[in-house]
Amino acid sequence: MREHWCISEVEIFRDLTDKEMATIGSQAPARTVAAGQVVHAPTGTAQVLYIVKTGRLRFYRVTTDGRTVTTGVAGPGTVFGEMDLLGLRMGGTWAEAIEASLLCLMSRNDVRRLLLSDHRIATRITEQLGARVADLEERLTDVVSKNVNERVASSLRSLLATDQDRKPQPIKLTHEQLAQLVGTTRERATKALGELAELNLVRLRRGKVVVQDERGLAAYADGAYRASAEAR
Amino acid sequence: MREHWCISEVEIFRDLTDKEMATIGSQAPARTVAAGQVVHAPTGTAQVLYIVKTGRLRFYRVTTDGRTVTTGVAGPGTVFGEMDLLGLRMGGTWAEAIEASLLCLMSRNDVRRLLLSDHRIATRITEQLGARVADLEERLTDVVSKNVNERVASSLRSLLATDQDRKPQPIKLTHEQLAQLVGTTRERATKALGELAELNLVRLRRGKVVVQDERGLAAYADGAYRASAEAR
DNA sequence: AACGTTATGTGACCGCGGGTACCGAATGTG
DNA sequence: CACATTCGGTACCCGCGGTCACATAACGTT
Repeated sequence: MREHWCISEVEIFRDLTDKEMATIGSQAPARTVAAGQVVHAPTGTAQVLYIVKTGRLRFYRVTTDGRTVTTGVAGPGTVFGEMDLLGLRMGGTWAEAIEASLLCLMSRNDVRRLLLSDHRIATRITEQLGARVADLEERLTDVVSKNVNERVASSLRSLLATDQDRKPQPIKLTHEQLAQLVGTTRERATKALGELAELNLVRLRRGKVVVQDERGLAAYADGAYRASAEAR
Repeated sequence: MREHWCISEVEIFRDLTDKEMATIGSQAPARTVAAGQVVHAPTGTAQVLYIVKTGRLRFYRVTTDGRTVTTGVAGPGTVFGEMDLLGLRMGGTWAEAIEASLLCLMSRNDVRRLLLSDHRIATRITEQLGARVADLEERLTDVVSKNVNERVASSLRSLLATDQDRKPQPIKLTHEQLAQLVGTTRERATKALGELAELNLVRLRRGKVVVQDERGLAAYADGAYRASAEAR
């Protein structure tokens, strides 16, 4: 069990037997990263495959005027990196750790020897990318159809869905980080969160948001407030 | 050559030999769709894989208030649909033909017998999804960092890159369609295109946009106008 | 406990772009 | 050719949200 700890309990390998995981896991080295550390930059496209074991990263892009837009949050099980054997690329996307994290690394050779043989792994990768596409589509739709308040609510809702453990799980993000996620400024995010707290949908703590009323939050995200306003 | 016309010259199968393509192509039926016809709806998730042979489709979502946001444009070679064997899903996304198109269809059994064996096909699918992720990330970044004029320019630029044939290729989209692509109103898109035409970056024809100055358009999309304005 | 750093709260100003209301032009259809 | 339909162009109003400018609070560090 010590041999393949890097691989076990990771979604993408769920089809493999313990023996198969042991074979793969004994090969793959790990890497720890501190919060805020950049894991992948668009320059220098070395062929490396990363698998998130623990912690959380964010994917982001840099606008022409220097600001930063978060395009996704990656938790345990997420696979990313540059690996042409799998057809996997990062485009112009950066990756940095939100909190201290542990990553598994695989080289081109590792991938060739260990992953290419099994089409179930390719299926898992496709699933992940499909989920990212769906998430990005929803985010894009939100940006052009919802106001900032609703977008913040929507974002919190989908962040809750990600860690689908027990409910009173606080979302550990600062207003600044949330702002980058919904595509607005820190000040505006603060105001939005304030209004959500006013409605008892969330409670605010320094550096985190505790969702109080998940259903209410979802309703708010879908324009319940606006609906009641126009009914008036 | 008649046997596998549905499959040949499609990017995703570029690794296959003629013989292999013949095997696959002889099985797959085709379907023609007229402009405006909906090909895939989120309801009724039958397991079907579509491969675009000719024509153009758009993927889109519907906002809670009924508007429609285009999340991507699919040309020849694009693979989409619901196919759990490949890990491929559409999420809440619709697909409709922009112009008359020809699609190849594959059932679950077709996929199992013909595609699963070859990991090169999985690689191509991953590449496509990766490209969609990159495109969506760029679009999302644009929406939160560029004004409408720049976004229209940016969109035209990336539409040009898609059909990378010879230059004087007109982009056949109405202002309305372009507006849905950049996430704005038809009126605003008209004004934006007017200003681009004013600068001789594009020429406007009914139902299409002809890019005159590709470099200038790219510069405009990256904020060249703003830069010169603040230098003033 | 004093201090620096990071996170949060709040207000004033104002410009971009959505909403709305028309009008003219281009195209196709009988 | 007359007409309907779709597409394109323009102008006004005004509210959302970005920008700037501070103030306060929470937390870690020494």
